[in-house]
Amino acid sequence: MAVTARTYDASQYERPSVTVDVVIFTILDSELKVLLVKRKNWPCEGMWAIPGGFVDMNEGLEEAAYRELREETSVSGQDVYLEQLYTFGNPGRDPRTRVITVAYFALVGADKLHLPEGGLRAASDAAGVGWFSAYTPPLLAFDHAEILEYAITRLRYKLEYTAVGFQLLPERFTLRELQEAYETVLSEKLDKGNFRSKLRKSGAVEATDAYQETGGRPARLYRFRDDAVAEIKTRRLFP
Amino acid sequence: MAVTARTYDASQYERPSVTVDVVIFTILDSELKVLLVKRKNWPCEGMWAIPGGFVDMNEGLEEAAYRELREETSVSGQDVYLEQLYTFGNPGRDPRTRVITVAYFALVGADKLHLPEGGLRAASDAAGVGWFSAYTPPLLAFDHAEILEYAITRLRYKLEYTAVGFQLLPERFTLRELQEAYETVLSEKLDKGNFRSKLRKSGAVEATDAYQETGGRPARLYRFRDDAVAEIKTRRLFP
DNA sequence: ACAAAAGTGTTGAGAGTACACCCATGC
DNA sequence: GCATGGGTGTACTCTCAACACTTTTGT
Repeated sequence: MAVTARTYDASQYERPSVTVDVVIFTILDSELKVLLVKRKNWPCEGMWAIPGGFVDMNEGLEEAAYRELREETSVSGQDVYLEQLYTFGNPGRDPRTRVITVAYFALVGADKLHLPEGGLRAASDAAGVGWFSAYTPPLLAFDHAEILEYAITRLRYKLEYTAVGFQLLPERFTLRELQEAYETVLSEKLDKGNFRSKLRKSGAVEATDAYQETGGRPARLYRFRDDAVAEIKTRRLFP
Repeated sequence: MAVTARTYDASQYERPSVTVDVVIFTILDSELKVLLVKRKNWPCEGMWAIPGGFVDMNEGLEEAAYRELREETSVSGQDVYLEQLYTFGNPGRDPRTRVITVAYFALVGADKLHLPEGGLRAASDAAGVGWFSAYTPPLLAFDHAEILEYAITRLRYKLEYTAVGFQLLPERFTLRELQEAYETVLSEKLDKGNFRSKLRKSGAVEATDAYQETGGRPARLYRFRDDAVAEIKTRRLFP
């Protein structure tokens, strides 16, 4: 019986390793991007993988996720959305030993990233880190393709039910940029007028007095209103 | 850097213990109930807790959850809904050692439970297992109150967005029973007419030719249609 | 006949959708 | 002027929510 197994001396049990992996998304060039790192060790040496690492013995899980995020992107906790995604623990997912991975997913605004000189290309070749299209990633190590797929599914749900989408954009953005972000994540065309009127009614954004040149009429820049949102008025879907 | 830390010899790291806890819900006497077990060891000896146990080295997480479920309720995998809930891993949540708990939540139909003789009262006193009102549980061990709260929140979401609610009821049920199940979980009165008409349109249930006596006009018994449901047509809520 | 519970129908208000239209800027 | 993109309004449709109503049983 499980309860009796929970004795004081837990050390008699062999323990698995526990890691935290973070699927980091952003939007660049109107595309949904994910951050990947190149593995330097066996197994899967040279393959791309979702960044992650072992959980320190005195460190909380979320704490570890923030640490990974900071190590890979130099982005502080204030500037990101971070959420636990799922825990993957099939025996055999890592050939070395039993590894249980608590996966997180993170949304980072493109303006928070200070890209290295030479841009993305140079970064991905030299440093072994790079942004990849989330829908057409390279071959990934371990079961990371499954983790990425799961993260994309969750991101779509989140986008439809909450207002986290803003975390993917720079602090000030045009409404077209916001709509394009939604369209790329959802892979679906949206109606301009309806998108804007719903947005206006929700009170989630406020206009700034700055404009951005676009080739036609300049577009007003908007800002996300973090006070008014958080909870989207949710309606029961079933039954 | 995290990536370099992922070397072959993972044994150099101290490893946490990993357990799986399962929050098991059912509906009895028009109330949402949760299964709790009485702890027999230090710490928290004698307190009620969510059933759980260590993950075996060659056992998947979900596999472990099904095992717990079977051990506590003798219910097979076919007859339940099981879903991963969240992973709790704050250092210090267990005073003995670092324990990371992958929590699952399960929905079991009341007809699947073969209650011991003497009913609930006897069971909870003697065997150290019992069903408790989920909204007014006893004082729980460790951070299990938090886990239960989280499970209830998730259950409500699930009920509104999907058709899992049927898993809480016996195979054949009256529409009033179904509505009462929804009302207890959501803590909210629903309109009879609207509830029924939406349910009819969704095609989620089908009538049987059996009836149940109720004190007034006999109520028709319905059955869940597992083919037609699964995916509730979801509409974007934001923006 | 009356109470109790099952089961259906109606109607006004509000949300969603498609689409057309005006505005400001560069060439 | 005209192309390009920003920004708004309208009208039709459908769903939602409150409430009234009919039907079938037991006493």
